Amino acid sequence: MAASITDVARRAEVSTATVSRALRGLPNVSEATRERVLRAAEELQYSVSPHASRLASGRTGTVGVILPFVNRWFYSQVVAGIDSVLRANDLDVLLYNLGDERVHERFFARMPLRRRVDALIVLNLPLSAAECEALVSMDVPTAVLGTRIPGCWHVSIDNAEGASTAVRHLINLGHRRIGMITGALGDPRGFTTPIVRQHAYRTVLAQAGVAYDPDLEVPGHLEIEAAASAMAKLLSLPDPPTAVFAESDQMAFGALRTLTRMGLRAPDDVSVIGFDDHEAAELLDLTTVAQPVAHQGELLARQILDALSGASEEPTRVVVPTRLVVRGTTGAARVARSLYHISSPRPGPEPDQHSRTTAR
Amino acid sequence: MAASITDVARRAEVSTATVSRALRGLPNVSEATRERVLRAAEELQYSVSPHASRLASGRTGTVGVILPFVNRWFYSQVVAGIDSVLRANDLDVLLYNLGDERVHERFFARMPLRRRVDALIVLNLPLSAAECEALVSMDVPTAVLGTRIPGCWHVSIDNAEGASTAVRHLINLGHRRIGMITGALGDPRGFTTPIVRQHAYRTVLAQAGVAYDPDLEVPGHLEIEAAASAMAKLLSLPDPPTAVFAESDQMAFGALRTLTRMGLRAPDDVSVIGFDDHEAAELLDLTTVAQPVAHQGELLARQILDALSGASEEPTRVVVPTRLVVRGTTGAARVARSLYHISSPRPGPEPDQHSRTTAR
DNA sequence: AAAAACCATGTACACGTTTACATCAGTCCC
DNA sequence: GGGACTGATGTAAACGTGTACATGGTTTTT
Repeated sequence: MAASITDVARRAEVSTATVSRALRGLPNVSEATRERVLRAAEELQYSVSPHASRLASGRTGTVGVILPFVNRWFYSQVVAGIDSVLRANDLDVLLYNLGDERVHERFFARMPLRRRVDALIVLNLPLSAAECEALVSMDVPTAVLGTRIPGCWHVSIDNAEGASTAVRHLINLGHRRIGMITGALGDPRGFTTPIVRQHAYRTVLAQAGVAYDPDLEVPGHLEIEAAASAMAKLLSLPDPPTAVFAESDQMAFGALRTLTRMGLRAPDDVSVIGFDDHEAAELLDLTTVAQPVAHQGELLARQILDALSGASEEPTRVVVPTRLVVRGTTGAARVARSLYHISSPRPGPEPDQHSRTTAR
Repeated sequence: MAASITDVARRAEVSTATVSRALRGLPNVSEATRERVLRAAEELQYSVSPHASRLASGRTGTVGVILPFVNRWFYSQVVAGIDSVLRANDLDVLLYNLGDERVHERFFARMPLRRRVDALIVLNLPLSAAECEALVSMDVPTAVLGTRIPGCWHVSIDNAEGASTAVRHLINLGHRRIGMITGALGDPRGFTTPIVRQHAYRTVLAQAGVAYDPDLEVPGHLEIEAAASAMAKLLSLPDPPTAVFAESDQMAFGALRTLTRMGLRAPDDVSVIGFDDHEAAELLDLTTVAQPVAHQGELLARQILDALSGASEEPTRVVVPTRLVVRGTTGAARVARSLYHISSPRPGPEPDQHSRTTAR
């Protein structure tokens, strides 16, 4: 039905080899014939069969992306970034959503990407050692976001720096009693991000001369509900925090909801800071540490392009900066007071007078 | 390097044809040889080359999805739904993000999906007549979300019903002065959704005996900023509305932000209702008309499976129901009053006493 | 018991490209 | 002016699978 390369060759009165060369812009084709071929292809509405092309050339023109979620904000942003640059270079993106445990296992059992992709991008997926090895054994250039795999290209943010910034922001506002809602620390597969952020939190507090209090660290499991409970727990302490650092905006949203439901407000009663700059953060006026999400996707894709073109032999590692975005949920600390015994008059600046500008 | 079908055939001491049949579970293979083949394949870590397979069989095992955004909540949800059911049936999903005007044009100029996919899913993409024809000319089963293309499978929500429900909800709460923030009505390519929703709004108002006031309809262009301005415009009317129906949650968020910035609150000063049940709607406690987003993706995928398997010859059309989710941004209307001259005492129930249960 | 039907298996070609190699006509250089 | 080179083009062999058809053996039918 559809025109094939032989049809074009016949019409242009050349061989299929010449058609192939002409269409792909290879050298050693005279301008005259190239034009003739192009016209013939146009007239026949010809387009190459990718399968035949890939079978013959051995290149798949496809890069696989494996990730734990497609429908969460963070991942969809990253994928959009990857997609835009790969698409511009005529590469297809094949998404593998390994969020479901069974799908994950099946993926590594069957390795459906073997011989199917020219390169691989792994987004923030906790992998066992065996699984890493399985990926490496595919022997294609691989770029990894977040976690780290030896021999692979790498993009990440400086989590320690970002978390430190968040906590320092609270310290600088005068807070000393600072809680943290942590991520999934216990994941056996070893997400390192929560650990790094927690470590930064402890370090900054120590530097500020604040004594460590384990009660102020509550797990939020990266989810809104769990974070809401965590916040409730913090607020029910004998000596509740005046500020809370949630390890992700998602969790900060949960914390804010608890606050609202308890009739409290940020930052009047408790300051809250998140991490990510989720799209909803602006809506909720959440102070947060922003990371350039789509940009990280673009960087990963660029690394893949470099690897594929052979431009750069050795895998590189890129660390992108985070930036503090001050909005309305953090404010100067009041002098020590219980949540339940409002001290008056209130010292310190009114929260509304606090800077709400966005640091760029 | 990787094992091919001939290697497996050699090891199992059969022909490649038998290997092919055994591996795909076709009939006319004895149990003994099938097992032998399976074992050989296992031992050699064999996996079929999809390109060769597709070239030979003519089936691509791929369905193309074209959409205007990958990174917006709505679309990423739908894609997740599509992905889950197609993946389970060993079909690949090839995403084409046509949001950018240039990408869109290039897509229809080059038609890169021709001979590349077994089926097509079109998500809510406004298309010119010529573009529709181009898609239809690909001659593959096509499922469309939202808009409608003759001869294609179809999934949508009942926009008229959903919008009517939203407006009736406000009417039932006693509101009579009801504004609407509309979507991109002027798009030349003809998104029909905004028109339908606007029509429903007018109809319900008319049924309730409320006179039509063009000032109360303000375009929000499906964006948060535009919607925020629209809300500002509504509130600056000589006789501002006591309730506002925003055609999407996104726009409702913009409206709420304006409210907050003006020091007003929902529903105390103005009731706000949205449409979609965006994931952030719960966070902001926004009353809205929910549509099952991921579910629509699953339905589209199922239609494609039906079409591909030949189970159902004629394209079907599925309309999925919406449901009202009452949260905290809508409340009973007060008696007529200006925003700037608070009437007291306040009649009607206090907003906090209003039902905040979620209708299921 | 012969004919027919059936089943397991093999043979061989098609699918539509890419590409190594061959060919051939010019061009260059001393 | 003849070899050496260059550039345009053609030839033909992969690439790895699916599948129509052929083959030969076994079972069923009459």
